[in-house]
Amino acid sequence: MNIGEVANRAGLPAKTIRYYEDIGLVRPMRDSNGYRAFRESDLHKLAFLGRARALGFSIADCRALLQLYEDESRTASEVKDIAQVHLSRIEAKISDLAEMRDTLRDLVGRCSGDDRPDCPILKSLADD
Amino acid sequence: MNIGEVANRAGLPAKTIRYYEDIGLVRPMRDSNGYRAFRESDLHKLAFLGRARALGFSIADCRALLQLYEDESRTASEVKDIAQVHLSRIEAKISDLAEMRDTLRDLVGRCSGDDRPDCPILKSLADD
DNA sequence: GATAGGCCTTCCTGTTACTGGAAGGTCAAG
DNA sequence: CTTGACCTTCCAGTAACAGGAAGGCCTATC
Repeated sequence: MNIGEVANRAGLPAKTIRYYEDIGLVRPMRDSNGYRAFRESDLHKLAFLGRARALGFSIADCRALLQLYEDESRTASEVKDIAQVHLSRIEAKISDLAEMRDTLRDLVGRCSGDDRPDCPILKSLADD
Repeated sequence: MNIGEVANRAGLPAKTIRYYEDIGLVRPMRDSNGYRAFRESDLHKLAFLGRARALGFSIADCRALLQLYEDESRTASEVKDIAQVHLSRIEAKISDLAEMRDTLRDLVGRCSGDDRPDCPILKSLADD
């Protein structure tokens, strides 16, 4: 399989796949012409990575998850730990963003949006 | 005022203030010894920037907001537009994150977290 | 006057996870 | 034999700084 087909089937850009090879997440073979030759197992790994990334896991987490996936002697707790830390980070980020959203909503709601210079948004930022 | 005092009073790291000067957001004077010499107006600008950044505005947005702030002939609509676009982005990000959170919560909740290798999190990522 | 500590300066590198683009080799079809 | 669609490597850029090295400045103290 060439990179184009893998990209299609894994739903990842070819650039991303090359990058994943660069950082050692996948190690495709090479054809005699220099083209990358992906096996089904490489495709499978890439799809795994795509799904993990879609859940917001960092590349470092993905690497760890992939290793655990391939390690028959892993424990569920190792996997769960990674997921839980990640979940906490996401929850924290959501609450940060929710606070920004609330403030912004309030400010936007109070701004007339007309052609006069007076604006509560700027007032709030200037905090005079 | 030297950079240290400004950093304290504006609540920004000195590194960040130097960076803001680099990209032209503030233009402090210089003392004869080469030290940056901040006026009250610089401090005020930096505090403005700090608050805008805390609301998640990008540096580009901050630059635009600062310009509007200093432009007496601005209109509230120009400010509101920037804030509204930003608010939409935040709302979109929150909903992306909320979806990840829901999926992760479900997976984490279904993972025993014990010392056996079987784990629904990995199963879901592998999607066999 | 020497020195120590705490400022300040610039410059360079690294971070995250790619994306875009240039320059050029390969392959299948017409 | 040329065209177009692949593929390759390599370099630069993104966002918004943070860390750290090497060195100058300032004030106080001995």
